[in-house]
Amino acid sequence: MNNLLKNKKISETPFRLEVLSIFNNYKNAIPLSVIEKDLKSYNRITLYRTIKVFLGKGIIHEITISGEDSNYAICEEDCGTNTHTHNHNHIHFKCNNCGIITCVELEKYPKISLPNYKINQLEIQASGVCSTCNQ
Amino acid sequence: MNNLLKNKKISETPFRLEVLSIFNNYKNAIPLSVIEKDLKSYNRITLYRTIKVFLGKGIIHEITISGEDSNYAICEEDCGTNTHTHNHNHIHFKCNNCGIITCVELEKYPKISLPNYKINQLEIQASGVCSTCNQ
DNA sequence: TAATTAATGCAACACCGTTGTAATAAATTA
DNA sequence: TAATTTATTACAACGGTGTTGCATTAATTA
Ligand SMILES: [Mn+2]
Ligand SMILES: [Mn+2]
Ligand SMILES: [Zn+2]
Ligand SMILES: [Zn+2]
Repeated sequence: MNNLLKNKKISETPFRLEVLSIFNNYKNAIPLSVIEKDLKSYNRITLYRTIKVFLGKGIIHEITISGEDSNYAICEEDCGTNTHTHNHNHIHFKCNNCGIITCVELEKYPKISLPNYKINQLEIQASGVCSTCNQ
Repeated sequence: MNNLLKNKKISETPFRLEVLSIFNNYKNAIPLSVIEKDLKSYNRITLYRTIKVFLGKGIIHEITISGEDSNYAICEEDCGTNTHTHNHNHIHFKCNNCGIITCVELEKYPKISLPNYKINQLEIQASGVCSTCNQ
């Protein structure tokens, strides 16, 4: 989708378009440092604000793993507008070999039930060796 | 276990014992702010270093959830000495009502297999309404 | 194109976590 | 138990990260 920003009802600026195109250049999740490196020029405050807007509009989602910088990845379809409520049918996989974090789709997403608990959301993070490194 | 620190081969100091006892006063995970509040007196640098030592020795484990401060919880048995390699058979549950994060044991922990991936670890975070609030 | 509304970028700041180092306490050994 | 060794604590200082106020500039709307 090319007019994603317009669809999300936010202004289409060169900076935002460039950040979006960087996300689209990667198939995996990326930390801020990668975005900074790829931007022709950038202002870190604007970048922070851009990330916040993208998160708030459901354009990207955040992946937090203990001991890692936050990573960000494009939301596939309409994940909803809230940062923490995404319709993930995928897990987040951290490769211990190449370090890359990927969103991996699952055929069947696990279900869990806990007595007396009401479970609204299930986030799954896996780690090991990714398909690229595992050859 | 009372001589946990000795067993882990680290010096038994009043500060560390007090931090340990605070952990034992809660059945759920707690952020640094709770530890600080409960300590009779504290030095923030010493607290940071204590947390790092406890993590490294497998005395506690860290729970990171997007948008939340890091929480920490006692490791039940021997989870191993490494921070990120714990023998969890439990998930981390965040209650959207009371805000408390708990380690919840599962009868059967889900298994996931991905073609071409080697999965070493599976971390599961759930959110919803906890058993205390769900009454 | 003009008026309006929103994004950008600078300055300044608060907060978090880390490091070097001297003082102090705990553990070890005699 | 006392002396020695080893580890912890706490102060000072610092760097990194993320935020806010505000003036400038750009995008959208009419
Ligand atoms: Mn994802
Ligand atoms: Mn836990
Ligand atoms: Zn890999
Ligand atoms: Zn609750």
